[in-house]
Amino acid sequence: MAKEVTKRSENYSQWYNNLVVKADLAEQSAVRGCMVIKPYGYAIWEKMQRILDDMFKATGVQNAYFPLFIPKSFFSREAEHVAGFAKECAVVTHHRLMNDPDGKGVVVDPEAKLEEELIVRPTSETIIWSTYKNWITSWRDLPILCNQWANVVRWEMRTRLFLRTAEFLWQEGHTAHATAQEAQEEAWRMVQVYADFARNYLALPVIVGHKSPNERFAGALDTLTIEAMMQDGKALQAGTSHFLGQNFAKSFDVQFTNKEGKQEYVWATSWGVSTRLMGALIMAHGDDNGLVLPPALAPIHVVMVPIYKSEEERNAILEKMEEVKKSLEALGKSVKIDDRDTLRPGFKFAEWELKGVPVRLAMGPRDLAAGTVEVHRRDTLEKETMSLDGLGAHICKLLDDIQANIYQKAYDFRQANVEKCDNWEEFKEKIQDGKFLLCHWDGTAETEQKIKDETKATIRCIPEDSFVCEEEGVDIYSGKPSKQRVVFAISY
RNA sequence: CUGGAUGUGGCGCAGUUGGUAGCGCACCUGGUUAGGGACCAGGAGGUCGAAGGUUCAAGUCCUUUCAUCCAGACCA
Repeated sequence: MAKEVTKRSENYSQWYNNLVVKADLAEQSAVRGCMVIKPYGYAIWEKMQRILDDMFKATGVQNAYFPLFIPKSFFSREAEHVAGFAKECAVVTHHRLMNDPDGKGVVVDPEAKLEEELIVRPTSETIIWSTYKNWITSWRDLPILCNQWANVVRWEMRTRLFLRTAEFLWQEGHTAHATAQEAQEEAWRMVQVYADFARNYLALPVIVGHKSPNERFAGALDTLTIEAMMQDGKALQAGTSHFLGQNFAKSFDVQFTNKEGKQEYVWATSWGVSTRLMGALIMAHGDDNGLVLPPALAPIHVVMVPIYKSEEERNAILEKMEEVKKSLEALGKSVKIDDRDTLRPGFKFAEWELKGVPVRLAMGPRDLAAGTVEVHRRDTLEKETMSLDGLGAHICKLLDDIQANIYQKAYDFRQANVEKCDNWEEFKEKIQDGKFLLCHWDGTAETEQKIKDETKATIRCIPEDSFVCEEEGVDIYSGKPSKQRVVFAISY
């Protein structure tokens, strides 16, 4: 019945775009490169936000909010940071419009030119560190653990719904610490939070590791990442956590007096995940019938579709469904009864599958008479007829099974597409075939760059918690000695 | 910015050698239907991206221009 989405399908992009639009998640805005997130898509994002927010708070992080606009001078304090973002910034130059003297609408008032231009934040390190300067004077003020939920703007050349848009929603955590070790521990703690979230809620197996120097965040000493594999075999960076050292503290002159009474620069981290996670969810689990949502993130766990001919049948079935709905809601599940009278059941089945609702219950006159219901699970598309007795417990278990199965499926897929590779010719072929390749690397940026130029493949990470492989070997490209394997893949 | 392509009802498309615009989906009305995306009948909706030119006549030919998409460079 269901066609599998084949790996490296030529129409993978098209499939993705169609799915995003048809499942009512988001659409392209008339504004260049920007996205409209629709209510159903936003409900999923809100759920992600809530879960992440609780996880952050459990580690002592507090939410705050900083300005959207960054004075150009702040932005340019940290040299590497500017270089990394300069090419994709939106800049505010004026603060007023006026009527066009020629009577054609409005024009920018040339009188209203800003003394200093404002950058629309592409990320908030600079504005936050200029603020932290005022907050920190003593070791007693540390650590500061702040997170903000915000939008940021990066003027990308080519955009793609959820994966790369000119404006996107995210959270960015910014912490300040007294010692390098504390900051490094914080960066590691947060990448672990991301990994937990990806695995347990998104049902996304991810590889945790360090970025190579080439792929690091602009201004970071170390970037930790979670890397996921999509169904076309490409890698998606799903979240990052940076150890910033003292770079920003030095640029913004943020010093504190330590216990010995000496002035010291503060140590920093920053970490973030974005609406890109929505893209990850879609590309990792979706099939040709549409979205497949892990129950942990589904805004609707169970949808109920009544089947009837007459008005009496309809009323009787809806009444019964209301009962079932209440019993499931009492178990903490979110339930929707699709009582739309103008659509046929088959249409509703297809529509809810498209939206990825994990479980569907269908009930018609036959079920009503027999005290049964048809239970359909989205992940496998299997259905069974079962008694209404004990339905609640069964649904709870089923949702758990679905969550586990979705993860397992993604995990198996990844395992089947990760392999060691020690031969350059093989590398070139297999990397195009959508594999993650574990290869020896000599640790130089030059080799990494040459490999990228020849194959588009990049080092996704130097793994820390899966596929760790410390052994002697020689670089796949240069033949120079290497002490461990790293993960190569073509990425989004 | 470089290379390639495309612009025709809300969406997806067709439109022959130039002859005055059509199809599918969606939409509206009425009826029949309803256990996997219903069917029949009727209806509304387009100055063919824009500007200029050739012609008796341009969606179609020519020039200019704008926009979008794909592949590069950039990137969560």
